[in-house]
Amino acid sequence: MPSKNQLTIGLDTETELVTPGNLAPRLACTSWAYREPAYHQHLHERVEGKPLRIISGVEHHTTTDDIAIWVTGASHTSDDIKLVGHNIAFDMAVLATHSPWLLPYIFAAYARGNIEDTMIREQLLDIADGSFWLKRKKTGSYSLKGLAEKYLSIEMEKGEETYRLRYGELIDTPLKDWPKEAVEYSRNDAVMTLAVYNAQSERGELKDGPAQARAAFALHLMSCWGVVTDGERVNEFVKVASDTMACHGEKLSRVGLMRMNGTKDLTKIRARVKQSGGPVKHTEKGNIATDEESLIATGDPDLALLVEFSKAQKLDSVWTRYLRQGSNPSTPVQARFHCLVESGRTSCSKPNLQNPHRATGLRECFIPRKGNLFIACDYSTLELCTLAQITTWLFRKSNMAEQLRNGVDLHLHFAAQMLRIPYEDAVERSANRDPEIKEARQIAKAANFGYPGGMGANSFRQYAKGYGVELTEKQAEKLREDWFNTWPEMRDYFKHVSTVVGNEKGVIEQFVSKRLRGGVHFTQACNSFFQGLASEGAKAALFEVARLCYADPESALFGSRPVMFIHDEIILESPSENAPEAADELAEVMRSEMKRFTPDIPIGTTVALMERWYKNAEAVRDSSGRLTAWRPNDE
DNA sequence: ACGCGATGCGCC
DNA sequence: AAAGGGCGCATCGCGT
Repeated sequence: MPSKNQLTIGLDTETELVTPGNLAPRLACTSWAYREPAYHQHLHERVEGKPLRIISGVEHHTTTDDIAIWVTGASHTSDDIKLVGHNIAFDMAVLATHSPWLLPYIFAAYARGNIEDTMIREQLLDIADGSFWLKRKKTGSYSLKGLAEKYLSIEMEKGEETYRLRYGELIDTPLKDWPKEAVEYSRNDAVMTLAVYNAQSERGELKDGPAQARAAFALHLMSCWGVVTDGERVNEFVKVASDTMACHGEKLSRVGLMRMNGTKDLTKIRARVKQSGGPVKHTEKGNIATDEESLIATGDPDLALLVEFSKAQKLDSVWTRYLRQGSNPSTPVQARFHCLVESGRTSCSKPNLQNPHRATGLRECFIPRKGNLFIACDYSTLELCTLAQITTWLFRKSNMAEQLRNGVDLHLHFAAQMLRIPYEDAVERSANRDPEIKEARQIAKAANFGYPGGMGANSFRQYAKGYGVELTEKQAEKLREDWFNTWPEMRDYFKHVSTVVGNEKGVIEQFVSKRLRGGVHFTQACNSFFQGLASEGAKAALFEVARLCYADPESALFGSRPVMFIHDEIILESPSENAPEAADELAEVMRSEMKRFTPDIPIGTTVALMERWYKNAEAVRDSSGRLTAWRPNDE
């Protein structure tokens, strides 16, 4: 709840340039801006101007008293200070590096909801009216410059002639000796940020800004910390990829599927597919499909080689340079995390740590720094839990919720329903590795993950292949019937979504966060409710975990560092001696934070210690119940 | 030379 | 009535 006497302050920092290994460089100055007349000039002597009736100033890095007062909330002139920045996570990380004692206060200000971000607010507004997907990939659409033009019709200079990239030169110069342009440039950013913030409030109702800003900060700290790789493993990984490419590439150019310059000749490849004589799959636009399934189906050994070549090539070009960089401890892999995409989830790039390809030795290249272990903790069937919560809210009764409260494995439960056997029998046969049960559970799992999104029986057949399940059309339809009968609330769920979004596109409001998402069609809406809720809960958990790691000496997590966030999973780098305790606390914090989003559903987590990044690591405890590092069988 | 759509595939 | 979503990022091929 904003108090009556709230002051919003636009904030910006200027720094040395970011370098590989250092995303929170030295501070040069801080600039700020707030609206008259809420606040008075009672602090330091400063440069002042009043565009847009805004009071603004610039502080040299040697004086951060104002910032401290605002961040700590110690101001006596205002009950409640909201700090606003454009990508303010960066500024907060810079300030925390400059003045480490501020860090707990920064977390506290975030926790109070007193720090917001104009970039995130813009994204929230765009998601709300359905225009996000248009702008997401356009450069500049979420820059401060872009927003100043859009909302204020002001052209901001960002060119070579500005001081933008040159503040490092001024660090050791007293502010009074700075060129006027350098001061003004910085001040202007703060002023523009404040003006944009106010304009955004006019544009539409904004929900969830503070929570998203919190997540952005935690994610940014992860980028700043980075994660290192194991040079030996990296070399092995690179060798496998380059050998495969060299070996197959030569053959492929000989048979004419590749050109001399090493590029694939899709025209020839498509001709080859046609030539094979089998059934030919076409793409949406009518071209001959060249996906793995189609190429393998031809039975042509050259096309099979091509599949292997392409995979190796892609792996190599996506990962090699980052893996090599990370094997130098002073330049860890510092992926960029983006706190908000249309679904409410996060994304990650350069490299995308959220999709490390399995079974390639890629994951295993990532290791904790010396003296540390990785702690990996993920939620168990999180999106089914959030779906169960949502159907509970909507209909008061949800079989999914009930079964979860009974501690039932939802996949096995549905498998038992499919086979018309009691759940208890399924549990027993599953424990005995009964192959029929195992297969049924795989099918059930595919159904439980696919159908909630509104999938039809036909698409499901394709989808199920990913779970190693082949179904006829009849079987798929029967399965869908069984699924609805097992989870009767799901008929009501789809009916409800239909009424919300109608036959065209509509607007939905997320539960808990009240975040809006506009321009959504049926299946998007089906997914958005539970996927968004899961994401919001996981992000809240990440923030709290980061706070404990960085700023709470009482916590077992203090001193650990989050290094990865993969939708429903958090991975920490943790000093070995304390890692077991940290792991248990990590799991506990993740569950309790999620509880705020799924109050009626028990949330389970699985946690493991690892000496490198493994998929499928499990909790291993010694005789006294203390966690120890999990190792794969072959090591 | 560069931009962009189409295609494909990895992860959750 | 019927309807998986949504990220990142590579290559290829075509158009400016």
